[in-house]
Amino acid sequence: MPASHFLHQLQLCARRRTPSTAKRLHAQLIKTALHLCVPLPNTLLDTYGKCGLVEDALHLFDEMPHRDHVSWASILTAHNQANMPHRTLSMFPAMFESDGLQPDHFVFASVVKACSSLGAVRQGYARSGRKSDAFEMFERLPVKNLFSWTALISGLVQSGHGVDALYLFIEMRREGVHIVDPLVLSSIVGACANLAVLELGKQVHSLVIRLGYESCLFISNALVDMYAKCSDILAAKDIFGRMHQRDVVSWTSIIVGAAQHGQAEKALSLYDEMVAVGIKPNEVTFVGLIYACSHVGLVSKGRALFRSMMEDYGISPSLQHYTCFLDLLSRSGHLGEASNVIDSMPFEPDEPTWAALLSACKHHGDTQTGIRVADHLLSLKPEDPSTYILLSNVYAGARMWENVAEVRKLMAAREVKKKPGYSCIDIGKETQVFYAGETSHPMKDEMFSLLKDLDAEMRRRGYVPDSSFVLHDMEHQEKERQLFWHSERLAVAYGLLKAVPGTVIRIVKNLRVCGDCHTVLKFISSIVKRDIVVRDATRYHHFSNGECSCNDFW
DNA sequence: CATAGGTCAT
Repeated sequence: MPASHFLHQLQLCARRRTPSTAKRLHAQLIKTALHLCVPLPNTLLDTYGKCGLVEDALHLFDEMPHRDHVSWASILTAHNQANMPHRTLSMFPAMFESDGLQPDHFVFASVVKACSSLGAVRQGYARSGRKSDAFEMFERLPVKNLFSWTALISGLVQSGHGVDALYLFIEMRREGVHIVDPLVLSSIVGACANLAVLELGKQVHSLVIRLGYESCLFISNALVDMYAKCSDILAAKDIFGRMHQRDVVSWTSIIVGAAQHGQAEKALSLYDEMVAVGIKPNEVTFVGLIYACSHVGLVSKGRALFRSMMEDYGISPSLQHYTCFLDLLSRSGHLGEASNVIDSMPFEPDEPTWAALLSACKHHGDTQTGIRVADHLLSLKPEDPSTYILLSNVYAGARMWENVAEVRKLMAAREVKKKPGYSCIDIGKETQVFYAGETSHPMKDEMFSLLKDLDAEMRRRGYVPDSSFVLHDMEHQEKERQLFWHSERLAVAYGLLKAVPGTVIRIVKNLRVCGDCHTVLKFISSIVKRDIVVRDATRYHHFSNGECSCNDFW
């Protein structure tokens, strides 16, 4: 039988994903002594990979006397497809160490994909003392094409380097790669979502329209998510409403968006609508739904959904589902039932699980349980400043000042530093960043006098500063002064001075909003009759008319 | 021979 016949059969087999045929062809090939003649082994490698027979592929690969770029690309891709990114990366250095080959644009795409599934695009995939990251490898590529750009940009977004991804996207356009495919665009929309940069997101949206990808399903899904994450839930609903076609991702995105913005009833009614039009919810949908319930204390509805997920849809709850469910129970004061769930669930509780319980203990004034949970958290994550702050808040809530001081000492002894807080606000196309305590801003005098006026009016309306959120050891007056300069207040003051009157003021903060600022923002929203939306490290706060969408529970 | 999208908790 001629080689071309085998080639054809193998390609057919790769398309049809029939592992047994792949093995049979391989056996026949060995008999004909053709099996090590290029390009047959490469095609066989590819076929094995596509049929999910990664071990057979590796065996063949090891036997091959001559391996070229194609062999390497095929074996690395086979490992990615078998969901073994670690093996992809540990094999890869042998490409130059043993075979003396430099990565080409095919190999690059596979390696970057492996890095991004591990969330480590910028950390160095290379072993044996080779200092390098995906950027350097990219620079050295003899050929860069759309695949290389897309792989790197998507990988950066997935590993949390959204800013790098955005710059790279701009560079890609400048380099003349104008054939932008929807894949890279969806990654870029995702980067805007993660960074919560609404203005840039809008620009990318207009690019999507210009390129004619508006009706592409997964781009629309990404846009819905982006607008929701950038705190513009109305725009998210608008896109969703105008979609011609909606899948489970579209519905889940808008349900989660509504839930995160405190619109639990809306989330639940969207779910009914979704089921009515025949879309089956998946495990992610239920996370969003239980989360929605926990925000408005719909305990029995949440329990029903948790049951329905298992009984009607055969989805067995993950640790995330349990954590969400626990959050629902403990927020609504069912701390005993929550403990039972922790004891009986088939998972070891992780940090988020304990954190959900801790937040509830704080809210319901169960200091004893709170301290136990916080100690547990501290042993799990001794390097995370937020745990110390939670513990300190538990003590402060119970007015146990000596213990507050002890936590502070412990932080100092372990050299755990509180991350500096900052808040961003977009005015037109310009983004302003404010750090806590910042006093060098050109408009600081106007901002200061506005904040002072607001402070006076707030106090007339009954505001009492709550300085228990200030961790440092200082005089009472000094503590109040600290609060006064928290970054979100600076950003709000700037927004009130500079933004178009009547528009929503949108702020993105890197840390959680402190309890005192939360109170202040509620007051400000009613005094100036403006809506303020703050996206903090964990959720959205929509302040309007003196109230917040989070129901004061966060 | 290759690149892709959504969720909770902190």
